[in-house]
Amino acid sequence: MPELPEVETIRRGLEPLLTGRRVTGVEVRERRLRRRVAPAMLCRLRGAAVVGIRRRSKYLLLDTDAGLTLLVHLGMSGRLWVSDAARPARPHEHVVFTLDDGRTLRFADPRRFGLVEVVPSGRVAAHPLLRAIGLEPLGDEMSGGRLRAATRGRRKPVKNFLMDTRAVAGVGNIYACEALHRAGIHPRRAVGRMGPAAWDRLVAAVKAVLAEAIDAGGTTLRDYFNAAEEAGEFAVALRVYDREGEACRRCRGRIRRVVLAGRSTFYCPGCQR
DNA sequence: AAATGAACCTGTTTGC
DNA sequence: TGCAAACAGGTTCATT
Repeated sequence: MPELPEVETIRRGLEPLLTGRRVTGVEVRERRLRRRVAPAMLCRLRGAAVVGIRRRSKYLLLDTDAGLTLLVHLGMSGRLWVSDAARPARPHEHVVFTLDDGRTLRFADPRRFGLVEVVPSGRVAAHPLLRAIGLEPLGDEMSGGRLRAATRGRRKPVKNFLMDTRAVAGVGNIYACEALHRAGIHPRRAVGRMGPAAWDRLVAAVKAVLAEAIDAGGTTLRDYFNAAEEAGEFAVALRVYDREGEACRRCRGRIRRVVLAGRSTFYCPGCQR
């Protein structure tokens, strides 16, 4: 489901709802997520107050004054939102935190590819799931020059490179396709064969599409909803993703779908070389 | 070393 | 209509 813009939208929505709130209860209904949930560890959050919420790649990090951080990943179908305690449970609502204001923070995930875990705050950066994550595309650390230097001599298709979280954080299938279309680069282009100008265009396109998607509150195709259970509006702005056979908005050619590394890949043969 | 495919899951859509 | 296959926003492991 969610890529960087969706996770960031949830983060921004949760921040005012959770900051300063104390956890009064923890309920684990399903332990079988991507990693087995340890209820005893989650229960250590009881009594802790949320002091801030960070995002790293597609992970949400909820820091508390107990020196513990709640790590949440939404996988493909996960949701994380705040609602009144009296609201009936959704299907697949696996973890529920009760708050001191009568509301609840709930995690639901039909496919169970997501995860919920408590980590000592000091060890978040060194956590096995976060340690090897690559450059954050928002902010200044990611540049065309840096990506080009990292890929010299490699033949990996550029789309697969963008989606490799060890290289670039937070870019998934939708935004990889969208950024490549904006940059006019074919998804199969070998990273080692891209010149400085192409890398600069690509980095600019990644940053732009992510920023615009965040402004629109993310892309809702089916499952994604923000912290207040509202849909995102970016689906109408997609230029290639899920538009096979439709007209390219730029050249009027037909959008094509191919499979790369097992994932549907949408591009315009006229605009992308 | 690097790239692909399979696996982990359930729900929805598509095609015969 | 009904059933089966294909497919879905992610990540990780095994296999070429």
